[in-house]
Amino acid sequence: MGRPPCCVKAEVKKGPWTPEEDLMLVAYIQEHGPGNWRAVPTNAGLMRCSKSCRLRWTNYLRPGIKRGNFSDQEEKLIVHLQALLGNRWAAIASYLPERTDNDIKNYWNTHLKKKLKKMSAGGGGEEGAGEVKTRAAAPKGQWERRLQTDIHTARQALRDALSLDPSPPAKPLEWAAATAAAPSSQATYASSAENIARLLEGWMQPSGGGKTTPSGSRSSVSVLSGEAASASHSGGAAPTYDGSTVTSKTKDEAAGAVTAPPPAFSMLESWLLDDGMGHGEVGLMDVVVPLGDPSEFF
DNA sequence: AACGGGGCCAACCGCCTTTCC
DNA sequence: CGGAAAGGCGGTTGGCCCCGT
Repeated sequence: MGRPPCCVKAEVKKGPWTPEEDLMLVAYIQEHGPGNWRAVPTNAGLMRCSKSCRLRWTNYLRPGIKRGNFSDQEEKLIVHLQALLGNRWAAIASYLPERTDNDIKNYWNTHLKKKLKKMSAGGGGEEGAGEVKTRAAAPKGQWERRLQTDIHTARQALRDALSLDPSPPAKPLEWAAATAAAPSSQATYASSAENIARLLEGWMQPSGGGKTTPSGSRSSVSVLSGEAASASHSGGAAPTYDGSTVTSKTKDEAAGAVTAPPPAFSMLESWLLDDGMGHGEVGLMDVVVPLGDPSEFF
């Protein structure tokens, strides 16, 4: 309502970032690491608001960002995840560690939306194949929706990981591998699914071993060498540390959990897989049934 | 060669959630 | 426990660039 904008100061600069500003921001983050964005502008000597700094870092300067064309595989994965999760770009981005949610969102809006519309023009409805507006607009609390999709995501991923689905999505969600291999962990949502598994792990196995593959939950920030910032907006080589989406809350949990299934797995497994096998029965809390296999679009 | 239209992408805006005091 | 602040997310916009006419 009457909430003031985040940047009320008149002297806050807006618009495109200059290489100098980029340099200042990167230099600061290299030294202090991302986080505490409120302090970043003043400490880094930037006339930007904290949000702008965070956005610039996560969408552009953060090492490990892949830019340019999306591969066919990425495209299919996005379509699949969009059908599964709706317009939750951050969640989708967590499965594509090298892409930012902004990138994915842009790509969806500019390419995929049209593509799907085109493809569904023959036998499709108005709303376009991939749209899940109805679900997104469901009068449920965001928290609940999120939980539901997380649960579903966990199920889906588990199904994929176990290769029980005879017609797997474009690429098995790759997330197990991704989370295991890439310490990157833009894992806000991926880790949400992981957290579910982990919670259940703890629940079913109180004496449990805890973290399975800590694989550097917080890798070095110094991955971005000086020249990376200097104009070459191509990002680094390896996905490394996302300081923005991995908040203090999740970054320690980002690795593991799903990488190695808990021993007492069968119960969890059967529950998670229920939805995929059973079709139609109502789960823990009337989990939303995802749209059909998006591979049909291709 | 000039112009117009469309595409693309970086950045902003506003709302919601989470955390802190 | 409640309010304020900070962080995070999705939708939207503005401007640049490319391509077709």
